[in-house]
Amino acid sequence: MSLLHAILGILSLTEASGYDLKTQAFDRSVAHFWQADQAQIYRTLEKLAEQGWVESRLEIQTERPNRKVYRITEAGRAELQRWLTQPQALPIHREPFLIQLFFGAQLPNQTLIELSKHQLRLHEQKLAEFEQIPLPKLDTQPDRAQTLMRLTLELGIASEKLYIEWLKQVISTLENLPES
Amino acid sequence: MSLLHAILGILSLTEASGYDLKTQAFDRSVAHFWQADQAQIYRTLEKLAEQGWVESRLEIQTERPNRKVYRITEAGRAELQRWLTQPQALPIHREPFLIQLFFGAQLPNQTLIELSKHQLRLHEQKLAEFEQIPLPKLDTQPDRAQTLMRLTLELGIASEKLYIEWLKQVISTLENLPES
DNA sequence: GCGCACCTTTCGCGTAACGCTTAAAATGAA
DNA sequence: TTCATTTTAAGCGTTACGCGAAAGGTGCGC
Repeated sequence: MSLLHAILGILSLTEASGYDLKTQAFDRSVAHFWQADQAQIYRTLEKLAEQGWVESRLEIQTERPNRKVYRITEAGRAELQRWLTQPQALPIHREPFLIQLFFGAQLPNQTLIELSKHQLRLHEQKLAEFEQIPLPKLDTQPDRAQTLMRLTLELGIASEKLYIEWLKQVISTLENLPES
Repeated sequence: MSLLHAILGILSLTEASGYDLKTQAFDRSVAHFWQADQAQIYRTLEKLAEQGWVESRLEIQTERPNRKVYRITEAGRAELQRWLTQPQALPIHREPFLIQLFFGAQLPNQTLIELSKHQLRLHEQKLAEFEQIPLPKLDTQPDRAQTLMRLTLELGIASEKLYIEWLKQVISTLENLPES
């Protein structure tokens, strides 16, 4: 249940509504290592509240729907602390596109090239998104938290770049490959 | 339902039992892009049989339990062909360890270093497994199918190497980082 | 001779965690 | 006028998975 702890992590830095979490965090600053559905975020917030790890207060708005703003509790901080120190297993890694390539010998080169170019577009898009995530500046004395965040983003960007280079190589290999 | 098509892909190359699929394929040759649970493989084989995409025959063995050997059907080949040409979306990417690092500012450096070293061990282990997967030789005129398989493996190996280098950099950064 | 690992399939348990869609109600922008 | 935005809720489904144990025989290590 890592989403739960990702949310706890965000709420340990700032209070936020479900909407904030979705639009500011999961669609932006942590998108390079975790994505979450809107409905799932609200459901998880409920669970967190049940556990007493977060509290909410209703913020009345006149010109917008009211917001439920969540804040982490002491118990929540303790739980986050506990989870943060648990060694994590490797995530499972499943790539449909690699299945296609691996078993793609029966397809014409042209089809494989098109599929690869499609993936290339998607990854270039993702890289562009990652590069828009604001990086903490390195010129001043860097804050410890910002250094850690920067490191995770650097991995995301480097991974996308590697994938893109690999895809380009796949495409050029396919272009020079005699059919069957 | 990509597992289904991964199995179809394997059976398009050779017939196999559920046990074969687990031990030869999913624990070995395709492990770098797809992992599957044993029970899940058997369940998926049933589903494939229901669809008429594979057939099985019982192979009687005297010294071992009998094996059910599956073979792909013509309908199965058609389905595989169809699926192989569908553009795939990017897989979702979720990394618990990156959550820990991203929100790890409240942990002592030493804890973060230990967590990172744990990940490093796991990734080195995975890399070692990948490097044991037999690569088709490049010296002779390479077969088209083997070229494609080799490409997927090269991505897996390169990704692991990148991750390992990044982890080493994380560790050295942490070692030189003043505590909060 | 004992225990253990291997071989192969089947079944039963659980279930977390997710994705999609629709609804609501008010505002402000095009 | 129409559309997008803001914010939460709830209902639908459900897949795909993970874990564990059973069965029975063989053959290896010590």
